[in-house]
Amino acid sequence: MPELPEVETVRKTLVKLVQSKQIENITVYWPKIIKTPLEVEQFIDALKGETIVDVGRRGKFLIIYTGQYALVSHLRMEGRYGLYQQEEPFDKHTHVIFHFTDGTELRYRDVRKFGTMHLYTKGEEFKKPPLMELGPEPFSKEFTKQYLKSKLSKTNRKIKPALLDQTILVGLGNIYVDEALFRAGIHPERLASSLTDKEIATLHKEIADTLGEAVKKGGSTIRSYVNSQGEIGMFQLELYAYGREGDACKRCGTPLEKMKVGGRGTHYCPNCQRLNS
DNA sequence: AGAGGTTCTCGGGCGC
DNA sequence: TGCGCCCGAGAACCTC
Repeated sequence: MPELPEVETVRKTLVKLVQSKQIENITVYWPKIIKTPLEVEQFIDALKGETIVDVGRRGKFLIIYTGQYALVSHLRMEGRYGLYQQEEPFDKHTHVIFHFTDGTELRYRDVRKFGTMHLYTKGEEFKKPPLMELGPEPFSKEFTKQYLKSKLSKTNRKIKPALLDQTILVGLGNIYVDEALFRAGIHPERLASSLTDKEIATLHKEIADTLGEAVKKGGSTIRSYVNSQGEIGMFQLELYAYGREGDACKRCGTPLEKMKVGGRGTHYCPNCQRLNS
């Protein structure tokens, strides 16, 4: 589900719901979600009595900050957070519940159970996995055309898998990588190292523009995504490529095609995005 | 029935 | 031979 625009939208809505709430206890129904520390008991004991001070984001990761700790949370495909009254019923896909002292609770629900949580002492979170090796944020001053060129010129991969690599830059997933490549007019199977300076400049701009516009629209709801307040996104209405196979290209009218690239479903316009030329 | 918005681990291939 | 890097495939899980 969530790529950078969806995670940023979850962050914005979540912080309003949980800031200043004190954790009284935690119930973990699916311990495999908790990756650090190894023992779930230690995870629970550490957070008992802590108060949430902020919610941050790094790439597609949420970071829930308490007085002492940083809880690094990845939603993977279908993870979602919501605030509930403790008496409200919950279903079998609810795997972690943070019980607050005011009678409300933050619930983590994840149908596919792919999501992860890592708990670190504040300040340690960027020195350890999974945040340790991440590339620059797409809206940061570190993400320049020159940087992108230096990374893409050194790899033998196709451009799509290279852009999905979170050590090159963070934030792109299967939806937005197809959108950025469409907007830049670049075929997803082009060798990353074969892009011209002009193509890299265009791609650099389209990555930032696509993600930025999607954040403004609250992300894309394809199947199941909702933010922490249960609201869907609106950027799915603006998509040029993702999920539009068989439909007319919004730029040239050619029917869009779908293929597999690096094992991922890939949507593109055979006319606007050519392999040669 | 197979694909789905993600990313970690594993092993093969290659170069020093 | 051994090591390290790079890259692609498979796995983790459930729903439709």
